[in-house]
Amino acid sequence: MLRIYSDEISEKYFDKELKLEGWLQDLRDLGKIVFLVVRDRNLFQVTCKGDLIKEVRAIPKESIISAKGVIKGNEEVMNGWELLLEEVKVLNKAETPLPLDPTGRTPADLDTRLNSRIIDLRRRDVTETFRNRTRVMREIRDFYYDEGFIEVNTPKIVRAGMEGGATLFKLDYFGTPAYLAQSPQLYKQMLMGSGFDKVFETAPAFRAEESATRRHLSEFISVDAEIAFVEMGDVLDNLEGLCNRVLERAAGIKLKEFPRLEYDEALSMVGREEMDRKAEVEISEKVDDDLFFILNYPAEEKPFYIMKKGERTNSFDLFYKGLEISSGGQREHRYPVLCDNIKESGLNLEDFKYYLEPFRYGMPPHGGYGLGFDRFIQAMMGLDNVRETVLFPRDRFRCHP
RNA sequence: GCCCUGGUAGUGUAGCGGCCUAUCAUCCGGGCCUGUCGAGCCCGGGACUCGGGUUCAAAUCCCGGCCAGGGCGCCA
Repeated sequence: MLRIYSDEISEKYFDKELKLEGWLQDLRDLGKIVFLVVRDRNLFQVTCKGDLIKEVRAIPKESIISAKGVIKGNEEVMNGWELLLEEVKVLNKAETPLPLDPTGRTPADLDTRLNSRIIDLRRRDVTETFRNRTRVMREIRDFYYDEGFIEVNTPKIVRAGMEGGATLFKLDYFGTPAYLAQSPQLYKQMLMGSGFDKVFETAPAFRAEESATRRHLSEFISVDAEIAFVEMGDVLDNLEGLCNRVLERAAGIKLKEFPRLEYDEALSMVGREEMDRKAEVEISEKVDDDLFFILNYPAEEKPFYIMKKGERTNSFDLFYKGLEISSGGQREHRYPVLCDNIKESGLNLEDFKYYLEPFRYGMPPHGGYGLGFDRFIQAMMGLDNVRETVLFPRDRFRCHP
């Protein structure tokens, strides 16, 4: 007999004999009658009377069971039906005690939950985060496909870093040093010289920063886009369009324009001189909208590949509920200027040989951005800690499970 | 890298020099109960992060290690 899922049961199955399988989440023993709460994709009740009671009592919670019996409609019971048990098999016994309570009634710290993440993921409210990740990622991809982007995959094992190397994970590449990519930045820019015109990538990025905050990870998913023949305003429009589409379709949040604040304007709003974390938080509190841009950062706050505009740059950061979720801008596409910028940043031109080559042989003006996917989910769902949005997060102290 | 906090049964907690043979809930084991749905009731089980020190006396105070949480810097 084939197993059927509890969410497939409707009135047409009433009074038929069926087999359902899942985890034994709970057991309520009333003596001559025992109620089992079993979980497959959802919860359902198995009701047990008579000789089977002794057998059923011995099954530890969270064991995998196979339950055969007749479906009975009953308005008093969850789902409006119950399985009257006729035969039960234990397919795999769970050990006891469990490392945490999979129903969530007894709370557990995030650290405890992450140590036993698979058990933690048995909770419906925990998996909701990951259902949202799927929805959001699907909307992101569809947005780019609809806009004519090509999806690319750039290498995650790289020779040189992008801004020095202090935040890179070093590894041994057949006897020579290599690094885990902290961003696809250089590759997606190079691709602008190929004629692809519009590219995007969703891939892990690695940062060896010793950060220990609720919004940092050592490995996170970066959504990167780069577009040729555009200026900064076009890039802003594209990112705004992306966020609006995703929020509308994945979270039911209505379309609107994001405020675009000049760097100086944003600082003076809160009477501050420096754009530190405190200023960012204060600005976010002052702005009514959940999402807003800050434009034209000073050159010393931005990397060499951003196009300068006097003392400022054609750059922006995007904030969502006080979290910096994206940064980008117009890139420097003029070879001599780019070389000067690299030198001014104290970097070695020789290290950027392969990056620079396409800039010598016909590189169009271009711009783009990187968006922190995990942070986006964190802000969208209002979660305290970005680690909650990742199945198996990696941070300064965690490389397991 | 810097700064601040904290580590008590499997899980989450109370206790913060002697009343601790360590609280409560959940959990696990046993018992009662035929309609529970966070079932209920009774009995039992299980813990002071590690090392050193102070003291007549340490879960409690001090120092160090380990682990964890948070903030800053940096960033997505």
